[in-house]
Amino acid sequence: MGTTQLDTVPEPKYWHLKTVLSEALDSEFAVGEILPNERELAARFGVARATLRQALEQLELEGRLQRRRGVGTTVAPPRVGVAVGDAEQAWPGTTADSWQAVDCLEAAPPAAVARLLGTPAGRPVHTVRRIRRTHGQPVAAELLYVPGHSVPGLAAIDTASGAARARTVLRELQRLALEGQDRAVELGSARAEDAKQLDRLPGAPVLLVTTRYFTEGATAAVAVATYRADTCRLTFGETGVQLLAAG
Amino acid sequence: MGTTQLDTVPEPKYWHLKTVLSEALDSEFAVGEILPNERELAARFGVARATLRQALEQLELEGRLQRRRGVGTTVAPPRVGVAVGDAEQAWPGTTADSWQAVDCLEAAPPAAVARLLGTPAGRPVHTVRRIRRTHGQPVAAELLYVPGHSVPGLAAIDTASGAARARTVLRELQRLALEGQDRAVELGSARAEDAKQLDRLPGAPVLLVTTRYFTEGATAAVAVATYRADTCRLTFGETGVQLLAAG
DNA sequence: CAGTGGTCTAGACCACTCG
DNA sequence: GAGTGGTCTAGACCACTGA
Repeated sequence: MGTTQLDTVPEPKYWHLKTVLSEALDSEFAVGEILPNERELAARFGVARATLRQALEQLELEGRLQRRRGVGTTVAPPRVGVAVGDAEQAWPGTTADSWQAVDCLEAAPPAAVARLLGTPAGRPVHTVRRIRRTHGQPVAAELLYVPGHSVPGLAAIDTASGAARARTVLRELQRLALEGQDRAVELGSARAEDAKQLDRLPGAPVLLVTTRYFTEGATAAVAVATYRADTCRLTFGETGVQLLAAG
Repeated sequence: MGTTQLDTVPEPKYWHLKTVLSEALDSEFAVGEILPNERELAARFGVARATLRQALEQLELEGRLQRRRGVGTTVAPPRVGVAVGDAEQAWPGTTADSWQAVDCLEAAPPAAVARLLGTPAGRPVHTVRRIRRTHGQPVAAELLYVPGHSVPGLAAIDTASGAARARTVLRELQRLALEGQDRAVELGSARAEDAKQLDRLPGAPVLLVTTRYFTEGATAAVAVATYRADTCRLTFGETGVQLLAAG
């Protein structure tokens, strides 16, 4: 009776380490400060470097740390709140927002996207690449898939290229009446290309936001946005989103 | 010109492994099928077990695999779409939904939650625990924090305990006029207690959904829901959510 | 009990950043 | 070139599952 479940749950070392480090971060370190390097931390705690790294990985996943090869491990600032479902339904690129069109190419979308669009697998569609920045840092990379039949007016002005062409596709989209949209959020790992744009290593954890745009009962476009999971908190909702960001 | 960037990006072994395995999963394995064990897979690919595990971890993160200690590694079914922002604004527990009240205790919320509630740090609040299941599987565990002043009528019926008390708190909440709500989604790792309820190991990646409920301009309650990131895709939006789930 | 995934070690070398 | 984090190895033992 006196013994309260002692040792029935032997806590893994890396878990305990993570707790200790987390508390140290709260009390002894300032945002942006550089931690001792991994070899020294491991020695200080009397564990192998791999074990120490397991703890650091968790803390990075939780947005507490930021690690950069060749530089070091720093204390991360609180996550940035980025509005995803802000305000009314609208086509992408409608207002002066934090997105920036990069370019536009003609390519076959992933099978999952083709399924959402209702286009045959392998059929190329307009693919607009955009990047989103807040406070100068890149937070998201997006691929917007637009089947040719959604923007019939585009054929005549097909000559533009790069960012100009991307903006043209966005402008053509806005001629359509948007009847609704849909979102899904899931965990993923960054493709090599997205990772580069987001200044992360391939495989870094990301939040995938899939948005469907509806017109006349059909899916006119699908966007897949890749948000840095370590630095972002996605905010939804109509009221006072900015309050949560202060957390 | 003939050489197309050969070896300028030496791909890590685990990354290549992940690709190979991913393609094998698509073509050679059925959902639920058990893969060869880690030691054999590592030998088959000629890598150390740790390297093989790094690839498996990524695939699990992406929801492609499911690993269970003492059992084996199985091919995961596609992620389940779970509605988070469904339909109109409503208090939790209003309709017959997929949530199940577990119990209710009086405890001091985490500092971040106290900040959102506007209550002094350390002040205990009603804390309702709920669990959400779909297809029999637990997908989320939630803690709903309700300050005493949000449910003044509760004092008189303070005698109930456990699930009954939880339901009482939910019922009292519904007497208030809900003026709005707010959501944020971010990546986290499962606390030990949540992990147990979700049938995962501590530290497993989860999607944290923070919801604020507003009445009369103030925050009447805050919910923090912990969704299994490996098995769940969170869906938002007003129309045809179920179509995305078919993806 | 045998077999699985989970944890941990003590090394080694590589890729990157920056002075 | 020195120092950092990233990758990789070849072992060992532990915790858990199920027959």
